[in-house]
Amino acid sequence: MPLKIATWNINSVRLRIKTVERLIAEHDPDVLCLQEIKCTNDQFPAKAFAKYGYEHQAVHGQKAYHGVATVSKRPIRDIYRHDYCQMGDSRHVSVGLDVGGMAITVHNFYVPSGGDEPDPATNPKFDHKLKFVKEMRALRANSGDDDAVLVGDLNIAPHENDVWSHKQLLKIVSHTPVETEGLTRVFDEGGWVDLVRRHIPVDQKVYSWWSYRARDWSASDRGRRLDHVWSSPRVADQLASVTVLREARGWDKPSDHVPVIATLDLD
DNA sequence: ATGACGGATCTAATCCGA
Repeated sequence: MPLKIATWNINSVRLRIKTVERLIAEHDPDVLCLQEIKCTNDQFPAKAFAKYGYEHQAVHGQKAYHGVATVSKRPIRDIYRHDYCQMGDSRHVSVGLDVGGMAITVHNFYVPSGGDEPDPATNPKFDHKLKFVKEMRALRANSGDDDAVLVGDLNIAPHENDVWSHKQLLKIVSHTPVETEGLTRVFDEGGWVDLVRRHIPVDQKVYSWWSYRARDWSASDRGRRLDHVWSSPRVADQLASVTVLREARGWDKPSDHVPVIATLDLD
């Protein structure tokens, strides 16, 4: 049995529950990690997910903004929430799963967007983003015998071909050198493998987000790869396939992000 | 100008996204 893990910034889970049901019907992930659920824990559509077999749920929401949730068909051993930057907002939840003889922690992140101006001295949102990413350096892909998977909307497009124009985005928040270097430190120091880039070579353009503001998102195709799936090397060795579901950006009432799905041959 | 839309909220105009 493979393990299929999907990450998706859903931009309001209540507004888009039908859209989530379409993903489930067509792709049937075992573990679904959502960001920007934009609701409190009480408002989360727990019964709708349970109906489709996601009986195991780790919801960390807040009113109106942010919020993450991981729902799973497999039992969740334990749940942790880390309050990055001690801001009291809901941007991380992790779950422990036991799959194919491996103990796997799945981290689900919603990294701050960072506002408009890429200057931490004048823009507190950008300062928050840099501090958040710095704090993520403590994460490890492996600790003892345990492995980890890290997914989410990291709000940073690290490589040149993760954006439509490397040159034109170097001063745009999400692709500035201070951000991409910061995320690269998290990646290198944690011992992670980028599953999407293991599957799709770095010389190929790949995006997971397209602005709502474009007249025709597909024709202009000015996207960015903000949503990521990383894992420990041992988990990465079992990677069977990766899907960046571009077509979901064209569904009715879409999120501005699309699902990123990794399938692992773990047992 | 890359491009002005889309979500939530004390339903109107404002904050936020990136």
